Amino acid sequence: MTLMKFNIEQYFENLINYNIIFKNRDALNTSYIPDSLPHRDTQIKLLAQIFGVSLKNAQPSNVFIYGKTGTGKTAVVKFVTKKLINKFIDQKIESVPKWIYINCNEVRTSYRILATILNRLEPREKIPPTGFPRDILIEKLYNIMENQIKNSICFIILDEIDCLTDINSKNNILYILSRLNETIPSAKVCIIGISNLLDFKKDLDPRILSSLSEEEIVFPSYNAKEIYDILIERVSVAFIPNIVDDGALKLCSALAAEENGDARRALSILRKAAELVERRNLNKLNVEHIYEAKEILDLDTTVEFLKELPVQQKYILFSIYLNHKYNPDVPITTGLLYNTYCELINKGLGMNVLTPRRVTSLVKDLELAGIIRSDLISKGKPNGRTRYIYFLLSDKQIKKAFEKDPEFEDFLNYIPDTTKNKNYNYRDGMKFQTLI
DNA sequence: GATCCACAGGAAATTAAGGGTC
DNA sequence: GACCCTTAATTTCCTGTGGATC
Repeated sequence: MTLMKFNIEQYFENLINYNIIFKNRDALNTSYIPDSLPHRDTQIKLLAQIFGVSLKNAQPSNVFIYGKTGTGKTAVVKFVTKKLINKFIDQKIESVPKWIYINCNEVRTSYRILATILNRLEPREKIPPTGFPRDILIEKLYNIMENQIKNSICFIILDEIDCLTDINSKNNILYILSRLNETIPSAKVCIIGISNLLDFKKDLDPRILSSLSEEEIVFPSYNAKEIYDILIERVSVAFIPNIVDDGALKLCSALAAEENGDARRALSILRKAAELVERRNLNKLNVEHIYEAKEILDLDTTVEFLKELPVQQKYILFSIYLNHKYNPDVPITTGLLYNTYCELINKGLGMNVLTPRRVTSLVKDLELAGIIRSDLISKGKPNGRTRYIYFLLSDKQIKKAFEKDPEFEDFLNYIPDTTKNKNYNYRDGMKFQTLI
């Protein structure tokens, strides 16, 4: 039997000339800002009222924006920003505000946010990611603000602000920024903080809170009907007519509404489903494609996350996985996990054994990522307090993530000694570590 | 009721790496 | 090259905890 060879030239030719389902593929990207944002009129109006005073060269209030993932926070801020800049240009107002957008999930420390702001305002400075004393950077910021923002306004948007690692330190970026307007009366700075956590402000210093929370806007989650309306608009921009089945859109909306009313999730599922339709040379997107897209996305997201884990965390995950696989009747306690972890590290490619304290922290991180679950259990004097750890992934996900990883592929079918010898305890783990 | 077990987990200290100034 | 600074990862130290045992 001869296999048909893939003809790449023909494939690209078909893609261009025959299988056309998209009008504007970009409209399905989460970063796309549409001409209208359904069900966000209230928030748009509020933000326009706050930002709008800048057209009269007055200083807008600082704003804190709250809402779960995919509720349109960033999209609304960018939407209002875009319209405001256009208004400045239309009106030929000279002092167009400066806009600095920073995602704190990517730029996580106060020092680096300071460096990013300085580099945006004065690209010739080229502030490095480490090295400068913080007070020097603050002084540079004051100088630049004084010289550049004199007759204008600078909007600083800190998205995912809850990801800042040093939010509780004395000199964090929010404190520095909150003092800017007091220190330099000639500079007008407006800070917009965006957070996924509704209770984010409860741990903030009261001085920062009073300065930065002048206005607050809450973005509620979308329901299925609202997500459906958003999808309808995007579909009309993204696809040629009659490609997407209405039932598929309703299903996509319902699935996303179940997951915290996340419109971004709905768009991701729809985009993946459209890719399946395009690759198969079909001309109709139906409910089966939505189900299939969701399954692929769920698998892909987890597998990609597992591949990107730090090596030590992969060893811990494998220790949990192997205990779950070969000793399903025995609860995985912290002590047992630590024994298995030590064994795997010593079988591996020369990593250092971490301390139990550090392993505990990494286990907690895995739990926060939703890969495992754990319960705190107290079993009295002979066995003390420990955690029961539960593995939440499938064999399929582990295999897909690690079958091509040279450090871990041999562990996929490895049976640890700790699953054979059930007489273990935490202290055995310590002996294990020091004896080998 | 006191003691003990096996940790949990907070806080501070340490270390290494990357980058700056003088 | 010595010294200073920041970040991120990790270790060390310490106190706290629920429930079985004494």
